[in-house]
Amino acid sequence: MRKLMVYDIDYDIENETPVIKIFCLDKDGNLFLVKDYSLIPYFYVLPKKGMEDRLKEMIEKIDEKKVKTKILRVEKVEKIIGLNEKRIFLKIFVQNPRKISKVRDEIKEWEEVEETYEYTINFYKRYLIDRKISPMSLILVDGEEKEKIGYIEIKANKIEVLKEIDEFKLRILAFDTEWVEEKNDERIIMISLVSNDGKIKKVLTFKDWKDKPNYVEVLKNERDLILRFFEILKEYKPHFLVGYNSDGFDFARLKRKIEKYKIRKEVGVFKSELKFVRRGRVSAAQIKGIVHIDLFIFVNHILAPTLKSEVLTLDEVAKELIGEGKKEMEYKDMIEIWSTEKGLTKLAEYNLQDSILTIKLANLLLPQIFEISRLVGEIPFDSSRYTYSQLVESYLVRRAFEENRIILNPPKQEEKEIRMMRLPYKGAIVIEPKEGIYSNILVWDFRSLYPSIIVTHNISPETLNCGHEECKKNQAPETKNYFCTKIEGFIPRNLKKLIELRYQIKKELKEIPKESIEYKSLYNRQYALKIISNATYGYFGFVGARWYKAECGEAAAAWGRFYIKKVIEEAKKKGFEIIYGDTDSLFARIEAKNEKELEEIGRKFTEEINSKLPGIIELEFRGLFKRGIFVSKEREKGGAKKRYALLAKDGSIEIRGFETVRRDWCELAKQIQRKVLEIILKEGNEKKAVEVVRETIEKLKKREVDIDDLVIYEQLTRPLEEYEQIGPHVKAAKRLMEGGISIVEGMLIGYVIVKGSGSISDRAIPAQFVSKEDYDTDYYIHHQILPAALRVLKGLGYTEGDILGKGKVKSLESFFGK
DNA sequence: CCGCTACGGGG
DNA sequence: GGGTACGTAGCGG
Repeated sequence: MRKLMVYDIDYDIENETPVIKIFCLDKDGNLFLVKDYSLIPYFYVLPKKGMEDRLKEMIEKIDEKKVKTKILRVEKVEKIIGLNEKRIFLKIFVQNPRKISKVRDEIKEWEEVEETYEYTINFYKRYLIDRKISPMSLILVDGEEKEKIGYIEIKANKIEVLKEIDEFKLRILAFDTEWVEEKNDERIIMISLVSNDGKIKKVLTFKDWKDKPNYVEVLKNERDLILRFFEILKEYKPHFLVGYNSDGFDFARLKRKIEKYKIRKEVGVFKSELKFVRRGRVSAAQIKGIVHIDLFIFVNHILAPTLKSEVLTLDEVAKELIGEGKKEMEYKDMIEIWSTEKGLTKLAEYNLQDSILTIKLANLLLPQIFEISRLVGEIPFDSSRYTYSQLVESYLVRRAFEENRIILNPPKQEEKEIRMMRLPYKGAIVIEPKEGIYSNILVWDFRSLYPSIIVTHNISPETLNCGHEECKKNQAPETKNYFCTKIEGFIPRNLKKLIELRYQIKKELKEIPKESIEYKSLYNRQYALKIISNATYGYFGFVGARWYKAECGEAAAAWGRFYIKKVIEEAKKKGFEIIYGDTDSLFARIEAKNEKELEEIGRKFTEEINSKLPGIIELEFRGLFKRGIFVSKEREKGGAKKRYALLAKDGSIEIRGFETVRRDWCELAKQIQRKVLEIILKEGNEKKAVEVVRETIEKLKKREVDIDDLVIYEQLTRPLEEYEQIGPHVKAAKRLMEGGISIVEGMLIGYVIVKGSGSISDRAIPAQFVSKEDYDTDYYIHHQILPAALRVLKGLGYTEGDILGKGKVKSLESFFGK
């Protein structure tokens, strides 16, 4: 008997029969491969009423050759569907799980068939669900053991799921690669590797230099560099390999190199093939048994809304989460260092730092990912890449199985299109911000409003318009839809479990010292619960959802509006001035003697409201903010959107909705927006902000601006000749080609808009061909600087004319003196 | 207004 | 693996 932790899973087909491969580790981190042959693949057919036996016989007679697999047997089973209906389903067992769809295709159109179910569930997921195994949890394994090189293989006789949680020693390896463009080619020049146990701290490269740090290992060439990377994976045997944007960047590029050099793709002690699993725009790099996690995806999908940072660069995210950023280096410096071989130590340090940040982020985030895995039952490879809705769905799929409820099918493309066509329902309430700068702002948050509404009003696809007369009193405001009050819905029941568990954990947390390991692990558990419960509302409207029901989302939104309106009403009665409100938050002001009194008023109001709110619905007081700027987005259908910046008491700035941190804005425009926001919030001086914009415009006019600050970057996403719409970057790329520079797909084109006539595209010149005398001052003033600055200043009543109108502010100033 | 194209992270 | 994100912004016509 072995007590092991499950961290990855896969399956193979041996002699047309599936074998599950569970990747595990023991307390000391030793590797195990558990093979289980016990699960037989299956799917369900719902026969039309009265057709059960006839259909069963027909299926048993299907020709094996036609469906390319054996139908092993057909069982009649009872399962729950809809509100609480018990129906007879046929459970069809087949030999090869990859042929399930073939069998299903054969019978789906038969007259006797009402519907087919659970034919889309991947076999390894099927196994985890049916055996009730949660990844990153413990199992007790009994079986025949075989010693292999680097691991022990167990042919399982019996697997038991354990409830207990234990500390297991995980080996985590972070990596980062550096590349330079060289002679129309991309070249990998460095790979850094840092492990969580301190055993690995390396930079691999293939240029040698004097006085290099001792962590640098010099290889012969690019090919050896990659081979050495793979060798380390085999020697160190990490359970997890972690990068930042490593799916979209490091591995995407490595793939091309591996193909070019014909490097074997069998990696690590398990000799798993390095696979690229298509997942939308980028592929996920997968090595079964060495779980590759791209932290950027997790940050982007799950963490982003809770971060203060507007951008999700490693630098910003690391600064915010672990208080440490990247080493400074610009891309051109990197090229310079590599070509001149001067400063290679600095380059190695830079490369190493990225892996250090990544391992530190991993130490913080992997435990969160593991808790999500335990909760929704998906392996970390998947759970770390899922969006909110996919995580909710995984949780519901498991719960449905455990309730003996049939798992609904995912929509086909056609169905998705229909869902997308549905007119959007009325969303949350937005109180248009009163534009301007405010001091001493009280902020409230209503964040778990939707989950509590769903539970309180029993909102679920099957409880919708149940037909019971007495349930009609539970009708959503402003709609004709109501929800059953007699039978608890599938989603509310399971959402309630999440909320209650989280409540219990939060109570426990108060009793434990904050620095303890137990606290951290419990904190992560409540965080996972929070993520899933908060995402349930959005899940109802997710077009890809199995349990999609727009009316449910609509109802939750309607009740949401109802409750927040109540709070606003109450606030107004108490004399608050409402500055801004959106969905679940409220920003208000009130006169008071001092800060302390303000906070007291805020707290008292919160208590009062909470005593009146039904059930688990609760208003949270986020506190007092020193200063804030509120701006409404013009040209926005359906009202204003979040665009504000707040200055907290500790001096930190929270910026929401100002979006010029993109590379299709020039550096100068980005700088000016940041400066304007900072001056206004920290100094409260609008005039100074305007002055700074003016100074910048003057500098532009005098051609004192560095060309580098005016370059606009855009990527070529296809071969040049495939463009129908010739945008500025396409035109610029063509000019580069005429200049003898070869253009490849994926290249980042930097261009500057120059003086002259014609469209913007006509005047987009590659940055390297442009000098200070050429740039179009007017373009940069009117299409870059002013729009960026006005995003902020418009809300304060400034127009383009006010900024450009020479001397208006100045003359007033000179009139009144300094 | 519409349709097309691009954005993100990474070097 | 029956799913190739995803929601939003700018430009040109």
